[in-house]
Amino acid sequence: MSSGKFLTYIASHLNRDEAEISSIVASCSFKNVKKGSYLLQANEHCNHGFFVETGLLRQYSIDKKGKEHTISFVPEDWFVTDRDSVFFNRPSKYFIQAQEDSQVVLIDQNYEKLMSEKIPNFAEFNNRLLHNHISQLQERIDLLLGATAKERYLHFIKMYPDILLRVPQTMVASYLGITPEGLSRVRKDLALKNFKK
Amino acid sequence: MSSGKFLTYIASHLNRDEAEISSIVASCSFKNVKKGSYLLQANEHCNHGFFVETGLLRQYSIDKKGKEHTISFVPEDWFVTDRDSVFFNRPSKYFIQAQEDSQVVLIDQNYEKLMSEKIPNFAEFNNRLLHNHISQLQERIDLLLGATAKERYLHFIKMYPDILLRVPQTMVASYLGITPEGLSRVRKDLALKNFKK
DNA sequence: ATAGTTTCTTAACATAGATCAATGCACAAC
DNA sequence: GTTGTGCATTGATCTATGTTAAGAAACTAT
Repeated sequence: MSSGKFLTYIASHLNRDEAEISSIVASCSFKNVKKGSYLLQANEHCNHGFFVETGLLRQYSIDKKGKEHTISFVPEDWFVTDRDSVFFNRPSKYFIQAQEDSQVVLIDQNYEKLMSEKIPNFAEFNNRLLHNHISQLQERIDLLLGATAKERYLHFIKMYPDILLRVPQTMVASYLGITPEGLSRVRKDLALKNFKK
Repeated sequence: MSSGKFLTYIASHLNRDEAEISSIVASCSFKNVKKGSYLLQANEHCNHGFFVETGLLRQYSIDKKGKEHTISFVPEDWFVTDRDSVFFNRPSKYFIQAQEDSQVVLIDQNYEKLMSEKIPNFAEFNNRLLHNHISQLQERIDLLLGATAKERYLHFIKMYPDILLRVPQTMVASYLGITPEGLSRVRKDLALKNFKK
């Protein structure tokens, strides 16, 4: 099975040629997952990272009141894991589910160690990933604290126009922290405003 | 000027003795800041980390509508910086202000590099800090998405009982994402409930 | 095509929390 | 002491968003 994208991704971000990386990547496994199936479920220990070659994943939690909260959408060429669970070896609070039929690379828990030992600039690259993650989480907090539902929706459209078309609105709503009905209202409102101008 | 706490903190977390660390720590500078003065302001580039020896700092942003959002409170023995600004060399969106007269250690931007070169297990320690930060941000998102004002307040009390007593309620409110009036009502409500039982 | 899900929209009503405005406390300055 | 200045509380009202319920539309599977 081909690992085109993942190999290319890693090699280019580490400034190495693919040959040099391929032995390490070879230690990762591949998986085809059907829409609706799970790569991780709450209370399990997460011991992989997941790189999406094709398809789309969704990471979400279910709170005490039984409501779903979408943490992230993960399309091709993106990576997802529960860093909290992996790093601290705690049970995960999250589900990672295939939103479309997908092909993913399973990256083993000790991949980071392996890479750090073999590839000098891996640590720096991984550091960049962590900092990106922090930036993105912080921005989301800022939006939740300071922006209305409509503003958050507009921000989402701008950031992830492609995702918008690939998932049901009910899931976008659960990402934004509003109900599907709420989102429907926001959309109607925007449509009216644009029409009137 | 003494750097007691910071030196102890670093040495113990890196499993080194203080003598070994002290030359590096010596390259950091110290600052006494008066209540109300700023260590960082929005639009500046953040090029330090700040370790609080004594006192209390607050990190906050001001949104387009002019509202303050408290990002974090930073008491003795804690560390704060704007990782986004430092790492990506972008102007900061945040203010870091002394909430009480404080004594802080200024940790230079290239401290990480310096430490990584000299102390083998520094990278691992720093990694842990980053992961802790991510966990904490993610938890806050979960709360903002799924918990009511009252629940968030109760969670705050449990996590930071000491902070609660040291800052005006209006700032706690801005941390929780509600108005001071809103917080006042939550507190009244809780007081009544506890009284009735 | 038909029936069965799932998603989306709409409307009426309910509610948490915001806003506005007034009052009462503290505690600091003089 | 008196006079400020910031902080907390309270009440009245307002608004964004949630809830419930129903029907329309889209998509799936037989």
